[in-house]
Amino acid sequence: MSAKVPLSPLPQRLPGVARDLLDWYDANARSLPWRAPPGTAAPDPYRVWLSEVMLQQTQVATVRPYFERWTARWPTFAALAAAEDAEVMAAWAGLGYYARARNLLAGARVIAAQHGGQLPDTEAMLRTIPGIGDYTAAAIAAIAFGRRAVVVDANVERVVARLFAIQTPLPAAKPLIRAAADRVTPEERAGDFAQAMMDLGSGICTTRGPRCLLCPIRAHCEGFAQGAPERLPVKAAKRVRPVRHGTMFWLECDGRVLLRRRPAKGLLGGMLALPTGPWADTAPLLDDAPADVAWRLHDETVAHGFTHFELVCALASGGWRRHPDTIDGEWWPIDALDSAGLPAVFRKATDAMRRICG
DNA sequence: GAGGCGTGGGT
DNA sequence: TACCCAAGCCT
Repeated sequence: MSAKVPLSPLPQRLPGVARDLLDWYDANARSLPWRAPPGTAAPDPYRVWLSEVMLQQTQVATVRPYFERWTARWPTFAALAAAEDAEVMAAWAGLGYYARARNLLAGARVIAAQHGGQLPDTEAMLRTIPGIGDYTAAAIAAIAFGRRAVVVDANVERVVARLFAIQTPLPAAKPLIRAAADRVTPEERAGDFAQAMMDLGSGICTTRGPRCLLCPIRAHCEGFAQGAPERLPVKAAKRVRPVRHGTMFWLECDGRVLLRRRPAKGLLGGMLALPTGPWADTAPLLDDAPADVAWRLHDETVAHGFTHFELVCALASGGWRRHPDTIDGEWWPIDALDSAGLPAVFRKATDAMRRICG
Protein backbone atom coordinates (compact mmCIF):
# COMPACT_ATOMS: atom_id res chain seq x y z
CA MET A 1 0.00 0.00 0.00
CA SER A 2 1.41 3.37 -1.00
CA ALA A 3 1.31 6.62 0.94
CA LYS A 4 -1.79 8.67 0.52
CA VAL A 5 -1.19 11.69 -1.68
CA PRO A 6 -3.23 14.87 -1.99
CA LEU A 7 -5.44 14.78 -5.07
CA SER A 8 -7.20 17.49 -6.94
CA PRO A 9 -10.98 17.20 -6.73
CA LEU A 10 -12.42 15.09 -9.52
CA PRO A 11 -14.84 16.64 -12.00
CA GLN A 12 -18.43 16.40 -10.92
CA ARG A 13 -19.36 14.55 -14.11
CA LEU A 14 -17.35 11.52 -12.98
CA PRO A 15 -19.76 8.60 -12.66
CA GLY A 16 -20.21 6.96 -9.29
CA VAL A 17 -18.41 3.76 -10.24
CA ALA A 18 -15.20 5.55 -11.23
CA ARG A 19 -15.34 7.90 -8.26
CA ASP A 20 -15.80 5.09 -5.74
CA LEU A 21 -13.17 2.90 -7.40
CA LEU A 22 -10.60 5.74 -7.52
CA ASP A 23 -11.24 6.63 -3.88
CA TRP A 24 -10.56 3.01 -2.99
CA TYR A 25 -7.46 2.95 -5.21
CA ASP A 26 -6.07 6.11 -3.58
CA ALA A 27 -6.10 4.30 -0.26
CA ASN A 28 -5.34 0.73 -1.36
CA ALA A 29 -3.21 0.77 -4.52
CA ARG A 30 -0.58 -1.95 -4.60
CA SER A 31 2.97 -0.64 -4.70
CA LEU A 32 4.63 -2.17 -7.77
CA PRO A 33 8.06 -1.49 -9.30
CA TRP A 34 6.56 -0.22 -12.56
CA ARG A 35 3.83 1.85 -10.99
CA ALA A 36 3.69 5.46 -9.79
CA PRO A 37 1.69 6.15 -6.64
CA PRO A 38 -1.91 7.18 -7.46
CA GLY A 39 -2.33 10.79 -8.47
CA THR A 40 1.40 11.41 -9.03
CA ALA A 41 3.37 11.98 -12.22
CA ALA A 42 3.20 9.25 -14.87
CA PRO A 43 5.86 6.54 -14.69
CA ASP A 44 8.65 5.98 -17.27
CA PRO A 45 7.04 4.82 -20.56
CA TYR A 46 9.78 2.20 -21.02
CA ARG A 47 8.91 0.61 -17.70
CA VAL A 48 5.18 0.79 -18.39
CA TRP A 49 5.65 -0.87 -21.79
CA LEU A 50 7.93 -3.58 -20.41
CA SER A 51 5.65 -4.34 -17.48
CA GLU A 52 2.53 -4.48 -19.64
CA VAL A 53 4.16 -6.96 -22.01
CA MET A 54 5.52 -9.09 -19.18
CA LEU A 55 2.11 -9.06 -17.52
CA GLN A 56 0.30 -10.41 -20.59
CA GLN A 57 -1.24 -13.66 -19.33
CA THR A 58 1.24 -13.65 -16.46
CA GLN A 59 0.71 -12.89 -12.78
CA VAL A 60 2.34 -10.04 -10.87
CA ALA A 61 4.26 -12.32 -8.50
CA THR A 62 5.84 -14.13 -11.46
CA VAL A 63 6.73 -10.93 -13.30
CA ARG A 64 8.30 -8.99 -10.44
CA PRO A 65 11.78 -10.64 -10.32
CA TYR A 66 12.02 -10.72 -14.12
CA PHE A 67 11.16 -7.02 -14.27
CA GLU A 68 13.81 -6.12 -11.69
CA ARG A 69 16.56 -8.10 -13.42
CA TRP A 70 15.54 -6.81 -16.84
CA THR A 71 15.45 -3.10 -15.97
CA ALA A 72 18.78 -3.36 -14.14
CA ARG A 73 20.35 -4.79 -17.26
CA TRP A 74 18.50 -2.83 -19.96
CA PRO A 75 17.11 0.35 -18.37
CA THR A 76 16.13 2.17 -21.59
CA PHE A 77 14.81 1.58 -25.10
CA ALA A 78 18.29 2.32 -26.46
CA ALA A 79 19.94 -0.22 -24.18
CA LEU A 80 17.44 -2.91 -25.14
CA ALA A 81 17.66 -2.06 -28.85
CA ALA A 82 21.42 -2.64 -28.69
CA ALA A 83 21.16 -5.97 -26.85
CA GLU A 84 22.09 -9.34 -28.34
CA ASP A 85 19.12 -11.52 -29.33
CA ALA A 86 20.49 -14.53 -27.42
CA GLU A 87 20.93 -12.49 -24.22
CA VAL A 88 17.37 -11.21 -24.41
CA MET A 89 15.89 -14.65 -25.00
CA ALA A 90 17.91 -16.08 -22.10
CA ALA A 91 16.67 -13.29 -19.81
CA TRP A 92 13.09 -14.21 -20.72
CA ALA A 93 13.61 -17.96 -20.19
CA GLY A 94 10.98 -19.43 -17.85
CA LEU A 95 8.48 -16.60 -18.33
CA GLY A 96 6.70 -18.27 -21.26
CA TYR A 97 5.08 -16.97 -24.45
CA TYR A 98 8.48 -16.33 -25.98
CA ALA A 99 7.08 -14.35 -28.91
CA ARG A 100 6.73 -11.56 -26.35
CA ALA A 101 10.51 -11.38 -25.97
CA ARG A 102 11.08 -11.47 -29.71
CA ASN A 103 8.50 -8.71 -30.18
CA LEU A 104 9.91 -6.67 -27.31
CA LEU A 105 13.33 -6.63 -28.93
CA ALA A 106 11.87 -5.88 -32.35
CA GLY A 107 9.77 -3.15 -30.75
CA ALA A 108 12.76 -1.55 -29.01
CA ARG A 109 14.62 -1.45 -32.32
CA VAL A 110 11.65 0.11 -34.13
CA ILE A 111 11.34 2.72 -31.39
CA ALA A 112 15.07 3.48 -31.52
CA ALA A 113 15.26 3.60 -35.30
CA GLN A 114 11.93 5.16 -36.29
CA HIS A 115 10.60 7.04 -33.28
CA GLY A 116 13.69 8.85 -31.96
CA GLY A 117 13.95 6.50 -29.00
CA GLN A 118 10.55 7.58 -27.66
CA LEU A 119 7.44 5.47 -27.35
CA PRO A 120 4.56 6.90 -29.44
CA ASP A 121 1.92 8.45 -27.19
CA THR A 122 -1.32 7.59 -28.99
CA GLU A 123 -3.20 4.32 -29.08
CA ALA A 124 -3.18 4.20 -32.87
CA MET A 125 0.58 4.69 -33.10
CA LEU A 126 1.31 2.34 -30.21
CA ARG A 127 -0.72 -0.30 -32.00
CA THR A 128 1.89 -0.30 -34.82
CA ILE A 129 4.69 -1.48 -32.49
CA PRO A 130 5.34 -5.26 -32.53
CA GLY A 131 3.74 -7.00 -29.55
CA ILE A 132 1.36 -4.14 -28.72
CA GLY A 133 -2.30 -5.03 -29.28
CA ASP A 134 -5.55 -3.33 -28.32
CA TYR A 135 -5.20 -3.90 -24.60
CA THR A 136 -1.54 -2.90 -24.27
CA ALA A 137 -1.93 0.19 -26.48
CA ALA A 138 -4.81 1.42 -24.34
CA ALA A 139 -2.98 0.64 -21.10
CA ILE A 140 0.19 2.47 -22.14
CA ALA A 141 -1.74 5.48 -23.50
CA ALA A 142 -3.63 5.80 -20.24
CA ILE A 143 -0.93 4.91 -17.70
CA ALA A 144 2.19 6.41 -19.28
CA PHE A 145 0.67 9.32 -21.21
CA GLY A 146 -2.44 10.24 -19.22
CA ARG A 147 -4.79 9.77 -22.13
CA ARG A 148 -8.38 8.72 -21.77
CA ALA A 149 -8.41 5.14 -23.10
CA VAL A 150 -10.74 2.22 -22.54
CA VAL A 151 -8.51 -0.50 -21.12
CA VAL A 152 -10.07 -3.95 -21.37
CA ASP A 153 -8.27 -7.06 -20.18
CA ALA A 154 -9.56 -10.21 -18.49
CA ASN A 155 -9.89 -8.39 -15.14
CA VAL A 156 -11.97 -5.61 -16.65
CA GLU A 157 -14.07 -8.15 -18.54
CA ARG A 158 -14.84 -9.95 -15.32
CA VAL A 159 -15.57 -6.81 -13.30
CA VAL A 160 -17.73 -5.27 -16.03
CA ALA A 161 -19.61 -8.50 -16.77
CA ARG A 162 -20.55 -8.66 -13.08
CA LEU A 163 -21.23 -4.94 -12.73
CA PHE A 164 -23.77 -5.03 -15.55
CA ALA A 165 -24.78 -8.69 -15.08
CA ILE A 166 -23.94 -9.46 -18.70
CA GLN A 167 -25.16 -12.99 -19.49
CA THR A 168 -23.82 -13.26 -23.04
CA PRO A 169 -20.95 -15.80 -23.11
CA LEU A 170 -17.37 -14.78 -23.96
CA PRO A 171 -15.90 -14.22 -26.46
CA ALA A 172 -19.15 -13.09 -28.12
CA ALA A 173 -19.70 -10.63 -25.27
CA LYS A 174 -16.47 -8.71 -25.94
CA PRO A 175 -18.04 -5.81 -27.88
CA LEU A 176 -20.78 -5.50 -25.29
CA ILE A 177 -18.29 -5.51 -22.44
CA ARG A 178 -16.08 -2.94 -24.13
CA ALA A 179 -19.06 -0.62 -24.60
CA ALA A 180 -19.93 -1.03 -20.93
CA ALA A 181 -16.32 -0.39 -19.90
CA ASP A 182 -16.36 2.77 -22.01
CA ARG A 183 -19.39 3.96 -20.06
CA VAL A 184 -17.65 3.67 -16.67
CA THR A 185 -14.19 4.92 -17.72
CA PRO A 186 -13.63 8.48 -16.46
CA GLU A 187 -12.32 11.36 -18.59
CA GLU A 188 -9.63 12.09 -16.02
CA ARG A 189 -7.25 9.62 -14.38
CA ALA A 190 -8.01 6.85 -16.90
CA GLY A 191 -4.61 5.32 -16.10
CA ASP A 192 -5.30 5.10 -12.39
CA PHE A 193 -8.77 3.83 -13.18
CA ALA A 194 -7.35 1.02 -15.32
CA GLN A 195 -4.88 0.02 -12.64
CA ALA A 196 -7.62 0.20 -10.02
CA MET A 197 -9.67 -2.23 -12.11
CA MET A 198 -6.65 -4.58 -12.23
CA ASP A 199 -6.20 -4.42 -8.47
CA LEU A 200 -9.91 -4.96 -7.92
CA GLY A 201 -9.96 -7.88 -10.34
CA SER A 202 -6.90 -9.60 -8.91
CA GLY A 203 -7.68 -9.09 -5.22
CA ILE A 204 -11.42 -8.72 -4.72
CA CYS A 205 -13.47 -9.37 -7.84
CA THR A 206 -11.66 -12.68 -8.34
CA THR A 207 -12.69 -15.49 -10.67
CA ARG A 208 -13.52 -17.80 -7.80
CA GLY A 209 -14.72 -16.67 -4.41
CA PRO A 210 -15.10 -12.92 -5.01
CA ARG A 211 -14.87 -10.92 -1.79
CA CYS A 212 -17.89 -8.76 -2.48
CA LEU A 213 -18.14 -7.46 1.09
CA LEU A 214 -14.81 -5.66 0.56
CA CYS A 215 -15.74 -4.30 -2.86
CA PRO A 216 -15.82 -0.51 -3.21
CA ILE A 217 -18.33 -0.64 -6.08
CA ARG A 218 -20.62 -3.31 -4.67
CA ALA A 219 -23.45 -0.77 -4.43
CA HIS A 220 -23.33 -0.33 -8.23
CA CYS A 221 -23.05 -4.05 -9.02
CA GLU A 222 -26.00 -5.71 -10.70
CA GLY A 223 -24.30 -9.11 -10.49
CA PHE A 224 -24.04 -8.77 -6.71
CA ALA A 225 -27.65 -7.58 -6.53
CA GLN A 226 -28.77 -10.65 -8.47
CA GLY A 227 -26.96 -12.90 -6.01
CA ALA A 228 -24.42 -14.95 -7.96
CA PRO A 229 -21.62 -12.74 -9.32
CA GLU A 230 -19.13 -15.65 -9.29
CA ARG A 231 -21.05 -17.21 -12.19
CA LEU A 232 -20.06 -14.28 -14.40
CA PRO A 233 -18.67 -13.85 -16.96
CA VAL A 234 -20.18 -16.82 -18.80
CA LYS A 235 -17.55 -18.50 -20.96
CA ALA A 236 -17.79 -20.86 -23.92
CA ALA A 237 -16.63 -24.41 -23.23
CA LYS A 238 -13.03 -25.10 -24.18
CA ARG A 239 -11.55 -28.01 -26.04
CA VAL A 240 -9.79 -30.91 -24.35
CA ARG A 241 -6.01 -30.85 -24.64
CA PRO A 242 -4.54 -33.74 -26.64
CA VAL A 243 -1.43 -35.62 -25.50
CA ARG A 244 1.64 -35.48 -27.73
CA HIS A 245 4.81 -37.51 -27.49
CA GLY A 246 8.46 -36.91 -28.28
CA THR A 247 12.04 -37.65 -27.32
CA MET A 248 14.66 -35.27 -26.01
CA PHE A 249 18.28 -36.15 -26.72
CA TRP A 250 21.06 -35.67 -24.20
CA LEU A 251 24.32 -35.87 -26.17
CA GLU A 252 27.39 -35.56 -23.98
CA CYS A 253 30.98 -34.74 -24.85
CA ASP A 254 33.71 -34.01 -22.34
CA GLY A 255 31.47 -32.66 -19.56
CA ARG A 256 29.27 -30.73 -21.98
CA VAL A 257 25.87 -31.34 -23.49
CA LEU A 258 24.62 -30.39 -26.95
CA LEU A 259 22.05 -27.59 -27.13
CA ARG A 260 20.42 -26.22 -30.25
CA ARG A 261 18.52 -23.00 -30.86
CA ARG A 262 14.97 -23.63 -32.02
CA PRO A 263 13.61 -22.01 -35.19
CA ALA A 264 12.65 -18.35 -34.73
CA LYS A 265 8.92 -18.92 -35.06
CA GLY A 266 6.52 -21.35 -33.48
CA LEU A 267 6.58 -23.18 -30.17
CA LEU A 268 9.47 -22.02 -27.94
CA GLY A 269 10.77 -20.15 -30.99
CA GLY A 270 14.24 -18.66 -30.72
CA MET A 271 15.01 -20.47 -27.47
CA LEU A 272 17.98 -22.67 -26.68
CA ALA A 273 16.89 -26.29 -26.18
CA LEU A 274 17.84 -29.95 -26.08
CA PRO A 275 17.67 -31.52 -29.55
CA THR A 276 14.23 -33.03 -30.13
CA GLY A 277 12.19 -34.14 -33.08
CA PRO A 278 8.64 -32.98 -33.75
CA TRP A 279 6.07 -33.79 -31.07
CA ALA A 280 3.39 -36.10 -32.44
CA ASP A 281 0.46 -38.33 -31.52
CA THR A 282 2.65 -41.40 -31.14
CA ALA A 283 6.03 -41.88 -29.46
CA PRO A 284 8.85 -41.43 -32.01
CA LEU A 285 11.46 -43.03 -29.71
CA LEU A 286 14.82 -42.65 -31.48
CA ASP A 287 13.46 -41.66 -34.89
CA ASP A 288 14.63 -38.04 -34.77
CA ALA A 289 18.01 -38.48 -33.11
CA PRO A 290 20.50 -35.69 -33.88
CA ALA A 291 23.38 -38.13 -34.35
CA ASP A 292 24.07 -41.77 -35.13
CA VAL A 293 25.40 -42.89 -31.76
CA ALA A 294 24.50 -45.67 -29.33
CA TRP A 295 21.48 -44.08 -27.61
CA ARG A 296 20.28 -45.28 -24.25
CA LEU A 297 16.53 -44.82 -23.73
CA HIS A 298 15.69 -44.07 -20.10
CA ASP A 299 12.66 -45.21 -18.08
CA GLU A 300 11.97 -41.75 -16.75
CA THR A 301 9.87 -39.40 -18.89
CA VAL A 302 9.22 -35.68 -18.77
CA ALA A 303 5.62 -34.45 -18.69
CA HIS A 304 4.75 -30.83 -19.34
CA GLY A 305 1.51 -28.99 -19.99
CA PHE A 306 1.39 -26.40 -22.76
CA THR A 307 -1.59 -24.21 -23.48
CA HIS A 308 -3.03 -26.43 -26.18
CA PHE A 309 -1.51 -29.86 -25.59
CA GLU A 310 0.07 -32.08 -22.97
CA LEU A 311 3.58 -33.33 -23.69
CA VAL A 312 5.06 -36.64 -22.61
CA CYS A 313 8.70 -36.91 -23.64
CA ALA A 314 11.11 -39.81 -23.52
CA LEU A 315 14.74 -39.16 -22.60
CA ALA A 316 17.65 -40.62 -24.55
CA SER A 317 21.33 -40.16 -23.77
CA GLY A 318 24.46 -40.87 -25.70
CA GLY A 319 28.12 -39.92 -26.02
CA TRP A 320 29.78 -38.02 -28.85
CA ARG A 321 33.15 -39.59 -29.63
CA ARG A 322 34.17 -37.42 -32.56
CA HIS A 323 35.50 -33.85 -32.64
CA PRO A 324 32.97 -31.48 -30.98
CA ASP A 325 32.94 -29.14 -33.98
CA THR A 326 31.64 -31.83 -36.31
CA ILE A 327 28.02 -31.42 -35.20
CA ASP A 328 25.64 -28.43 -35.27
CA GLY A 329 24.77 -26.77 -31.98
CA GLU A 330 26.40 -25.43 -28.84
CA TRP A 331 28.23 -27.61 -26.32
CA TRP A 332 27.12 -26.27 -22.95
CA PRO A 333 28.97 -27.17 -19.69
CA ILE A 334 26.69 -29.48 -17.73
CA ASP A 335 27.62 -27.70 -14.49
CA ALA A 336 26.42 -24.39 -15.95
CA LEU A 337 23.12 -25.52 -17.48
CA ASP A 338 21.15 -23.35 -15.05
CA SER A 339 22.50 -20.26 -16.81
CA ALA A 340 21.74 -21.49 -20.33
CA GLY A 341 18.31 -19.89 -20.34
CA LEU A 342 16.29 -23.00 -21.14
CA PRO A 343 12.48 -22.97 -21.27
CA ALA A 344 10.84 -24.79 -18.37
CA VAL A 345 10.13 -27.99 -20.28
CA PHE A 346 13.83 -28.40 -21.09
CA ARG A 347 14.89 -27.43 -17.59
CA LYS A 348 12.74 -30.32 -16.34
CA ALA A 349 14.53 -32.62 -18.77
CA THR A 350 18.05 -31.47 -17.90
CA ASP A 351 17.26 -31.74 -14.18
CA ALA A 352 16.03 -35.30 -14.76
CA MET A 353 19.12 -36.22 -16.77
CA ARG A 354 21.46 -34.84 -14.14
CA ARG A 355 19.60 -36.89 -11.53
CA ILE A 356 19.82 -40.02 -13.66
CA CYS A 357 23.49 -39.60 -14.44
CA GLY A 358 24.26 -38.71 -10.84
C1' DG B 1 -12.78 -16.08 -35.80
C1' DA B 2 -10.46 -19.51 -33.93
C1' DG B 3 -6.36 -21.63 -32.84
C1' DG B 4 -1.22 -21.40 -31.68
C1' DC B 5 1.46 -19.85 -28.12
C1' DG B 6 4.20 -21.15 -21.57
C1' DT B 7 4.23 -21.25 -17.11
C1' DG B 8 3.29 -21.30 -12.18
C1' DG B 9 -0.21 -20.45 -8.71
C1' DG B 10 -4.62 -21.33 -6.65
C1' DT B 11 -8.38 -24.42 -5.24
C1' DT C 1 -5.45 -34.16 -7.59
C1' DA C 2 -6.51 -32.22 -11.79
C1' DC C 3 -8.06 -28.99 -13.24
C1' DC C 4 -8.72 -23.64 -14.19
C1' DC C 5 -6.72 -19.63 -15.35
C1' DA C 6 -3.80 -15.04 -15.52
C1' DA C 7 -2.52 -7.23 -16.98
C1' DG C 8 -3.06 -10.93 -24.84
C1' DC C 9 -0.95 -10.99 -29.46
C1' DC C 10 -0.62 -12.74 -33.98
C1' DT C 11 -2.07 -15.18 -38.08
